[in-house]
Amino acid sequence: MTKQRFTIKDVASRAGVAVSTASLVLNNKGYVSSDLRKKVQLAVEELGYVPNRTARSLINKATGNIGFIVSEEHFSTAEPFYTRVFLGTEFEARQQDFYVLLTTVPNKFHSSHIPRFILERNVDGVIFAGKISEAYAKAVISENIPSVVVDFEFKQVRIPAINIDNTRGTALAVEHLFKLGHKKIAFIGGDMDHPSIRSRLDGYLEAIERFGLDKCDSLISTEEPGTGTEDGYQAAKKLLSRKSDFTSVVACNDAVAIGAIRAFRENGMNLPDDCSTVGFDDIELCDNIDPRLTSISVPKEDLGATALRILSRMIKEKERPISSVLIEPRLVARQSTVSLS
Amino acid sequence: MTKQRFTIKDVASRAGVAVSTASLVLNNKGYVSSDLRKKVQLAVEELGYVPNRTARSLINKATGNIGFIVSEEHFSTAEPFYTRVFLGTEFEARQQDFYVLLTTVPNKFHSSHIPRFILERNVDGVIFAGKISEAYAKAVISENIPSVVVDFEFKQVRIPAINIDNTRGTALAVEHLFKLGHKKIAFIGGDMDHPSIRSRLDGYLEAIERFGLDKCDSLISTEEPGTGTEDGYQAAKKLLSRKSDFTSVVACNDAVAIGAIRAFRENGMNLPDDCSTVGFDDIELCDNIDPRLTSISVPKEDLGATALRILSRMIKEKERPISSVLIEPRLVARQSTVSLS
DNA sequence: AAACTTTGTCGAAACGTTTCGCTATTTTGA
DNA sequence: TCAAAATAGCGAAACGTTTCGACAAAGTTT
Repeated sequence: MTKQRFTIKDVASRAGVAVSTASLVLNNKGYVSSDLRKKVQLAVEELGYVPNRTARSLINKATGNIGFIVSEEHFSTAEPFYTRVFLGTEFEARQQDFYVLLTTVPNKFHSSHIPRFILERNVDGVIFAGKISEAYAKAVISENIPSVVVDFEFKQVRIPAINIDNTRGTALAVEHLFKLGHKKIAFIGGDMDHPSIRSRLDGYLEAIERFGLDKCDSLISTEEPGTGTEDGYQAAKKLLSRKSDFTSVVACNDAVAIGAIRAFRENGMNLPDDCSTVGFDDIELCDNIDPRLTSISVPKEDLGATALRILSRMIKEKERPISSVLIEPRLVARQSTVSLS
Repeated sequence: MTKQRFTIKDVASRAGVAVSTASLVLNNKGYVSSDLRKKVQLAVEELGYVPNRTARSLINKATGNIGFIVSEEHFSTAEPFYTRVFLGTEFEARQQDFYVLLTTVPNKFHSSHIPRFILERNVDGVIFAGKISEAYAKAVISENIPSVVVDFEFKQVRIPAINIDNTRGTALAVEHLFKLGHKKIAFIGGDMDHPSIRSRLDGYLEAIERFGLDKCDSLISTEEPGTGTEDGYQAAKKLLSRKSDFTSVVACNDAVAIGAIRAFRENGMNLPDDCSTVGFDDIELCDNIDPRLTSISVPKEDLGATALRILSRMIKEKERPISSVLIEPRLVARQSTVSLS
């Protein structure tokens, strides 16, 4: 049996006031004399009183919870991208006095997959993380629950999106390579219907144009269906088969970069001299492969914390939400990029 | 504003009964005639009534939540071991009608790091995941909150522990190698004060003795402080420096195995012919390195689900808890182990 | 001086649900 | 036949907290 706890009745009794007076003090509301206020505060301290969240939730009609929905495949991957995003939300939740309930759902929607916390109305808001079926968002919106999405953008549903500035990220990568003297910069990717990946290609193209560099289709390989290591490997093979004499590559993410590196090695290339490579996301493995991978760093915890903060404001202040937020990436230079010699 | 919901008052009104009668039907309690029971059930269906968890929690004095505490370093690692354990708990929580609140804490205890959900009494039970300071467990116990630990065992605190049968796991590894004709089987590890790693060494030793194999200290390298890839690399180097003519190795986990493989390669060894290697945990990378790593598979979701189930029973039925549970591992044979030729 | 406003404190209703105890009827056992 | 038990349905208290409205005193404005 859990330890017995003091309630506001005990606090009131000990301070010699009414329960409603104690509540006014606890919530810093109404008029309470300085004298009585101090008595209540002393009683709270002496008893170690902690308000009962459940009772507060019932009367305030607010659960104090936020739901975090991520697809199964996204959450269990070897790289803890969404784990870190989640940790960012959990950390900010401590400041905002919320609890985050995490659940995974299959990417393919079915009404039976709608999370319990939506059906039971056990959350005040929802954060969607990453690529996920839009039907889930529609289900949440139909319940009039405020929501935001992180690291993704729905095609039809209009909710605030918190994303890395992908365009800026790959532009930074191109700039980095350009400054190292590279003129023939390729781009490899896959899963091009993913809006983040699409933006990364846009950023690459924009920078190529800005620096007046070679922009031809033979430098771009984006036909693979996914963005895993194997997709990177295949995309790189295709790039190589075109004999397009690139001296460097911007990959749409680190897994693709790692796969590309394997393909270049198999092609007998001496890395990084024969080809500089930049990835995106700055996963842990960047520091553990050879050569250690230059990458565009995504502050994953910041994504999560920002999402939680925006959603909190939507919930607490019923204010019109911000349309979207882009978070600034930065480039982490490692051994995989060198000056063109 | 969230969509208005029907309450039990609406259900009662629509069924033409008292609220208490409706509650008896919903909870399958007391005596209610078949006729009235059906009327209530129909009203529930027609209105799409879902009980308010908050109101139930208040009257039942049970939050319906379980806390999941894992150290920061454990949860953010590149391999989602505890992510999967957590997902196991989340999945079982759906069946047991609990929500799991996940929080990370620094491994080094400080009273300010005690999770909010303990201080606020917002959980009915707690699951500790992995190596973590015993002071956290003491804080939870002092609040009379039921708790269990997964993939770890506290030295002093006595709470149910759900672990892989580590001893059995490494014994399986030795058996596998023995059946492939190996007689000189080494063991490499680190962080030997971790009870799981200690048990894995014990299992190796037990099997070596059972099969009447060579058991000498020069075949064991366990001086490294951790169990990461780099620790495996160093442990393997030490093993090699002894010139002890082992033909196979059991590693205390996959990261150590992967590090060891790198060391063997640097030593000019032809893998897997010159040395068979078995890891432990069966992480994703096992399928992605060369040679693909034979490993002792740990059903991580089962660990989590079992922990949740045991804790649920402790909470709901106030029963005396099971002392501990060992979950059976299994060996997944891949390319890193071959017959001795 | 009188009317109005502000300050101060408290009682009780409310939030949505569960369960106890009351009253009445029916069934069962001695 | 009568007493006890089971069946049936309901009213109201309770869970812990918040807030509204009532009442009183003090201060301000006309």
